[in-house]
Amino acid sequence: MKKPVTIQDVARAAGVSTATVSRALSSPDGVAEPKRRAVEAALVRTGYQINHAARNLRRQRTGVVVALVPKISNPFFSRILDGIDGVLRSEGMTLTVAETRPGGASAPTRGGEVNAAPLIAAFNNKSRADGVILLDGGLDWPSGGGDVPAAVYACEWRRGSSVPMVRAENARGAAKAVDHLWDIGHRRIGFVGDSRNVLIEERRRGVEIALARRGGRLDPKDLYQGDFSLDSGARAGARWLQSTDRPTAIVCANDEMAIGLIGAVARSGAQVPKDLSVTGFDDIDIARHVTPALTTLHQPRTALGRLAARTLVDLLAGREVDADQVLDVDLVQRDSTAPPRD
Amino acid sequence: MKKPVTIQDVARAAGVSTATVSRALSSPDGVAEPKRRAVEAALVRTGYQINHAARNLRRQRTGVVVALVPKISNPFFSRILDGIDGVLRSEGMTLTVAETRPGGASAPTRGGEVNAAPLIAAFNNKSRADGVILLDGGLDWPSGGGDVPAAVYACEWRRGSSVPMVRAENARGAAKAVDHLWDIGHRRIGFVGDSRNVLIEERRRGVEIALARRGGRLDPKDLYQGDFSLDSGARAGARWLQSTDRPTAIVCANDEMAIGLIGAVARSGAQVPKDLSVTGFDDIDIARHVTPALTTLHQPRTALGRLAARTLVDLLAGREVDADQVLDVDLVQRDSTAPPRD
DNA sequence: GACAGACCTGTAATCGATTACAAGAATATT
DNA sequence: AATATTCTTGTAATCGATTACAGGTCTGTC
Repeated sequence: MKKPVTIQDVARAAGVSTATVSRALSSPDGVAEPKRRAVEAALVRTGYQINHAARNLRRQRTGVVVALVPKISNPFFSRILDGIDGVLRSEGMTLTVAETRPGGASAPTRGGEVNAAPLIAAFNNKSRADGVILLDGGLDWPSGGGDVPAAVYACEWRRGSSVPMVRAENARGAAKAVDHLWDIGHRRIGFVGDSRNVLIEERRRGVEIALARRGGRLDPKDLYQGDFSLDSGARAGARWLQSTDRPTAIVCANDEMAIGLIGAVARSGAQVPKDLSVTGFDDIDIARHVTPALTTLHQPRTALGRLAARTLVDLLAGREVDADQVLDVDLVQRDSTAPPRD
Repeated sequence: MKKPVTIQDVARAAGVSTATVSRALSSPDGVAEPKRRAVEAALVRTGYQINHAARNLRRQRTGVVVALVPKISNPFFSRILDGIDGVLRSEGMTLTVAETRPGGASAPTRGGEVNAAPLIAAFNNKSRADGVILLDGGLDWPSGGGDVPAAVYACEWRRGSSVPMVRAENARGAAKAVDHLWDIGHRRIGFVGDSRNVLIEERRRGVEIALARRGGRLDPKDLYQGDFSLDSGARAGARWLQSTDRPTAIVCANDEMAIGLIGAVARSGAQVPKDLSVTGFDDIDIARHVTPALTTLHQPRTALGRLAARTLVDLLAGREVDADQVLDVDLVQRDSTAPPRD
């Protein structure tokens, strides 16, 4: 267990001062050729590894951005994280991810409110991360103070928060699903997603608006519980199966619920889309591979991630940023929707 | 942009020394009641937030463990991460996650070898994390030196590495799939997964062993390319559809490929399991919800994550750990397998 | 009453890299 | 040739928390 190599050791080995080593590391242009070479050689020879704690302490920043996601396993986030990562890398920063709901899929999301206090405590601290990208609208970020990292909401957000947000056209997207279903003949359209999550609220609002525009309405009977999980989708399917007075089409607030719903319905012999049309939301990778392939709303996930990261970078640089940036979503028609049977 | 509050400010506000504040924070038992109260009050009053950089520098450790996963979106990892997180939390440590394959799903995994150098460089450094859990066998961890964080492989690993590993019975699991298929009548069984990834190699080996035991063999014609992605599964399905001389059952090295394969096959009118039986591996959440529900091998994912985390904690504490811990996997029969048609 | 031991608290050194400042060397300008 | 300017480099202060050490109090024991 040998002592780690410090900048002092490198300086000694190279026959220069620590200041020169430091400069050779962070701004090589300010060091003359011969010494720079000497330092480079010494770095290799000694196997030097920078001590980030010391650097961060002195620099008062970490070069790290944390993405806080509700549930890592939700494949929806993956592409967004890719987008974020790409931008941060090009800025020389590092992305790490932490999950806001310990227990993951097994822990019910109690109406979007979770006790995330310990998690927030772990990251709302400049000495841990320079910035945070919040993918969980359930988190109430302590805006303000000079010693809290800069933050941006991505996808989800929190009403009334002053944190800038980057998101998709949720209401309009859901409206597109309804328009599509209405156009192919459905008149009674249900919705899965009944919790206090902003995304669900927005998407439901979109459904209501679109229906109202066509002279229809969302019957409370056709509203199914849903918390984004596969299982809640399956439960909605079970409820639909049990009743006889039921919608011919169901809009789900995300793809996983749609898949859960279709699975439950299909397993009992009913056919999607013949007996029931279903739409999802997000267009996760698997959506095109399930049977029937899912009609859903495609979000520009990578672009969304990139935009969020760029916004955060701007924020960190002290530049002005838009408080609310909204991206379009597109309907992708696949095989889970068709005209109603009768 | 006010100055952050330091321990000095708290000490002044509480009328004690910085040492006392520090002690009140990290070992409250060593501080007498009245002063402790005074410090607690001052902490609240001043809104103190610890500076981790300073603490880490002085303590020479971070309390952070990083999990390096190949692809965050792979739902297989989620439960494992849950397990890891639970153990670390109870030890007062923080888990963060970083992805080893920038570009995620879009970047092909070139035979398991990826240029992960920058990523390794970012984390093989004690000043960033105390320990690392490697979920990517493509990563070659620089074992040894006193200034590299402790590491444990989980699920995947690297042959010849001296890093301890925690994994599932991959070969035996795949053999169980073959046994099941053989028992219900299949004699020609294919395999999807042809890359240099250790998991794929092990699972394939299991298939070969099981077939050999029954007097069969894995025909090279029945070996399909596969890199864990949905798309590669779909391509395997397309290849199967094109040929007439083909297996009646296919074992896939993971669930996502199985789902991709089934999707491709189903979309062209063939039926699973009537025309083709398919098995997956992992039992990801969605496996039970797709149609047909997937017969697959269930891995004790949470347990695996917990064991990996506990092993790492032991390693950090300087305790001896087993170099190789292996957990059982169980076959879960669902609806994607059935006796062959003829 | 004296002394050992436990307990509490403060002073100051320390972790390792960065950077303000000053000074010396090299080059350009008049 | 003298002076101004630019380049390099080193010295030493600094970031903020932790902790070894020493000194002081208090309690208990013989």
